[in-house]
Amino acid sequence: MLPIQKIRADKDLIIQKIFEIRKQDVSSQINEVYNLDLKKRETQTILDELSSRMNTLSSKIGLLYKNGDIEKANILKSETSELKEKIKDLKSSFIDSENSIKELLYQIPNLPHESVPSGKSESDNEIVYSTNIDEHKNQSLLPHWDLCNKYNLIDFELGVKITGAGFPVYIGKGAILQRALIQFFLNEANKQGFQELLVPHLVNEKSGYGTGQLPDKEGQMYHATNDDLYLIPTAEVPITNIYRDEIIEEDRLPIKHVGYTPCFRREAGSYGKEVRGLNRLHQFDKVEIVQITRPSESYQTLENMVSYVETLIQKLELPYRKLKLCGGDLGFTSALTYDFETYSVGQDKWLEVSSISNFETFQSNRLKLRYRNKNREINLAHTLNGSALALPRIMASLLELNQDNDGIRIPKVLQSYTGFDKI
RNA sequence: GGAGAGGUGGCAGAGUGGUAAUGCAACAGCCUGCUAAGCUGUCAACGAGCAAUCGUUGCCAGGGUUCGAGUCCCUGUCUCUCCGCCA
Repeated sequence: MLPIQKIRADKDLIIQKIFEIRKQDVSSQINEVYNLDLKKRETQTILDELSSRMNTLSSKIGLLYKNGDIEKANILKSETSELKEKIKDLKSSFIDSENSIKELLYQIPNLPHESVPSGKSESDNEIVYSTNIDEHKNQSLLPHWDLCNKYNLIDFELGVKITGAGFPVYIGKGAILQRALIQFFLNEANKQGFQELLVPHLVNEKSGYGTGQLPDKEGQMYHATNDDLYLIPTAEVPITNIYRDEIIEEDRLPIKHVGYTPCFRREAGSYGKEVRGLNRLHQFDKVEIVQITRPSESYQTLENMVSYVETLIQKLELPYRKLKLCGGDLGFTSALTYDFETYSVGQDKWLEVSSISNFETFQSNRLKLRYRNKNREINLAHTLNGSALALPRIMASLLELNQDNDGIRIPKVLQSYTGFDKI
């Protein structure tokens, strides 16, 4: 949610930037917010004045009663009724404006960082780096679902029996490899000073709103309606919401957390090749890193997080590329996002395995996540997060890349975690 | 699941209809050989103003009664204690 002060100050610039970079026209929403805000402030000025008069009258009446001057008190009382009526009307109009503003603000995406390339779709994303994959072309290697079948690592059919499509069962060495990856990712993050958290996998409605999943992506989360709780689509939700409604002393910044959780996504509307094997699941494992920083440092922090994720992929020896997302592909809440994709040699395609974003104050404004500096001033903090990493597509790339005639080689860094070097 | 008690500032905790006590912590200033102590001040959101400042709102949430609600009434919600069940 964009801070209203920003819209007040730079309304036209925001409209122009969002149009240029995201190719989205938000002029009507922003202008409406702007006008509603004017009206709201006008209302408040009058409302405050009348309330003030009401308060004065009330305390006078109190004093008169105390002194036993009931007649005078009754005269004053009769004056209050009209005032009361007016206050009631103004208050409801004030609340209406406030609600309309909020509703509109929920529909306006974040202002992209100036370095975001303009563009409509993923084809306009900027490729910052790419491994040369020529050597992997035309090798006629098996896709991971065949490998999973061949070596009995992951059973997709069994998941269908128990739950439904998109809920695979990991078996034997498949399960161990999965666990090894999680452990590896957590340990690496710990070494970088990210404090580990193990958080709830269900969250309440407030948390959903806090990080922006609600109301924008209502249909994407599984909803346990009996208790009105949502299954988390990412660890970002519970971890970031820890700091909802908090004012943090500046010397605690930056705050760095890492957490492993399963992630649940309904993925309504997906079909076909996109969801084959591990490509897109309803339940998957992910290790997420989250940072809360001073506004002045958030972009440096983003670069650091990006290069950290890059080293993870390098340690796993996977071919990959690094993308800077264009405006049209940029998430609703993000100001700048980098994606990492690893190459799937069995499918001859790139698979997104990480997305690292700076949200600036877009989340913190909604969350009321602020910090207090040395001068006792209170300001919104910046929030960032990134996958480090999402498991299924890493697993897919890994299995396909390391296959040979008599099995699958385990990358060196993982061998101490798995206890075996070959499947 | 049953019964009871509760939700007040960063924390503790008083307040049963008339400006939200007090203690601790933290921060700033003053004072004092140093330290400690002491003294003074400091909550947040929104609005008005160039500013000093002023006003409004906020005692879990939403309604209601009243000139006036932390306090009374209704609904919801969460926490705690005991019992039951249970990994």
